[in-house]
Amino acid sequence: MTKPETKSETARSSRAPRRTRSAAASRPPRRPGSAKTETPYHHGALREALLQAAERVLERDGLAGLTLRAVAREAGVSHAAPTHHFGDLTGLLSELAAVGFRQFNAAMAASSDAASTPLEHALARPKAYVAYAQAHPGMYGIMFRTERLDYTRPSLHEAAEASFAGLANAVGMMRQEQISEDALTLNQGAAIARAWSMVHGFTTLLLDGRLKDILERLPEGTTAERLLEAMLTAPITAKLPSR
Amino acid sequence: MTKPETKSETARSSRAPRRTRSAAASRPPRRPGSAKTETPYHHGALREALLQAAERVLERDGLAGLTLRAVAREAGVSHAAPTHHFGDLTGLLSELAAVGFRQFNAAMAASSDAASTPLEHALARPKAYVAYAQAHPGMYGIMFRTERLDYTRPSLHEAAEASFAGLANAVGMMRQEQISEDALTLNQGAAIARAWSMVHGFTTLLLDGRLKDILERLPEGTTAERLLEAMLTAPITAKLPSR
DNA sequence: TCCCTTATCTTTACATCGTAAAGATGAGAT
DNA sequence: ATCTCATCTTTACGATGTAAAGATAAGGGA
Repeated sequence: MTKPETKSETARSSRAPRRTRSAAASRPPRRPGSAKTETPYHHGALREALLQAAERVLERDGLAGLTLRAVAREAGVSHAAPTHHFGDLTGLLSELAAVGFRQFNAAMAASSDAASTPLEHALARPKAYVAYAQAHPGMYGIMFRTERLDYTRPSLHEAAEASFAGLANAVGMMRQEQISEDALTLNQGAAIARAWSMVHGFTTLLLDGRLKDILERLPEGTTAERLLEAMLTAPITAKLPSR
Repeated sequence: MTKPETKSETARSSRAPRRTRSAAASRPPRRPGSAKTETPYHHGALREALLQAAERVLERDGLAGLTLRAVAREAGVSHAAPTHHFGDLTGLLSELAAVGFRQFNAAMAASSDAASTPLEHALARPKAYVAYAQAHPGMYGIMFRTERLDYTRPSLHEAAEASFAGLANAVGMMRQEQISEDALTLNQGAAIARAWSMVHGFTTLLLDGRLKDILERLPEGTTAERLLEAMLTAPITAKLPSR
């Protein structure tokens, strides 16, 4: 736990000769691949470096540890540097969520492409959905649990929109009908809402440990993935009276 | 925005004569129903008062405004008073979540009791689930969105357990079979997981505004409740190949 | 009745956080 | 060569959670 901030923020009002940035060389090197060991005043690609740092912090310390200052520390810059690139914490979280959505969409697309049989194809995206969330719970938390997201940011809006489009598309394929961009029948909307609600609900419950009760009572060795499959494929016994 | 704290925390190290608590009578009266206008040093029922204050703060200022200090202010006590009753923020949130779960369970039970036709009965609990979340989004957030919950606390554990039991029971009724306490078949587990995931997922997506896209594309005037009904009752077109 | 123990509440203190504002630095245009 | 402006650092402030110590009252035993 290195925290050189506290002292430098409180003490030293004695106007010490301004150190030329390279004097603080006790930090980890910032760009390992770079040839320059001298850390320049201008980083050059701070924005991306901060996003990567944020991802590291998130995976290491979880959602609670993901603060503006922690990210700045991880990137080796002053605690106020992120503000310039992201405005505020909401900005950083939103851009990070956009990164997550892109990873997320890519994972689902890849999984869908790799499917061969119809059953595999039907389960590919849901499985990839849950798998991504389990592999990157922090990211998933930022994308779906955080309140501080600004969807007016183009990058986030686009990435989230793509995610939704992929879902609607998959549902349309399953129903063997074209899903229009601007109008939906009630049944179409219900199908999309059902697919999304089911997978999203399953994922959040799973990540929150709320499915443990069920999994423990299931036949020995039943995994979450197996339960997901069953949930998506098992026949619905008590059919509701349709109206 | 009244904040008498900042000053009293920083200044006055001059050891002023300790005022006898009634000198700080510029605050709102604490127990409106009580006959004593003199605010006593010992509150008497601070724990419950704090929980009610927390609920008020939550409804007024949302999840972000629900802090230990804000709750203490709302209750008219010092900012450290809650610590004694709840240990830390997690403790307060957990107890408040327990209150929420009890309200939640009661609402679903009442709705279920009021149903007459089979269709109504099948939709009663899901509708009550979503309705509670819409009426108390803050509470729902604490119960299902917060990471800081301590399920080892008996009150929370019990209330959450009761919620789950009610769900499992309802699913069992729907399937017209007894659901055992300690063992489940895969299909039973799948049915429970499906019901819970669907309703929970729908609710979180709805509260997060993520269903707006769908609702807007639906026939004019389709409400979220109608979409929920359709999601739960509409026939599933493309049946997955069962294994 | 008096004292003592203990639970309850307040004060004080501290590290951390988000954010604003002003200063320092250097890259690129003129 | 100078100017301009984006980038990054310093400094500062209010707010928060939490710990620790002090003040206050309630209740029980002598």
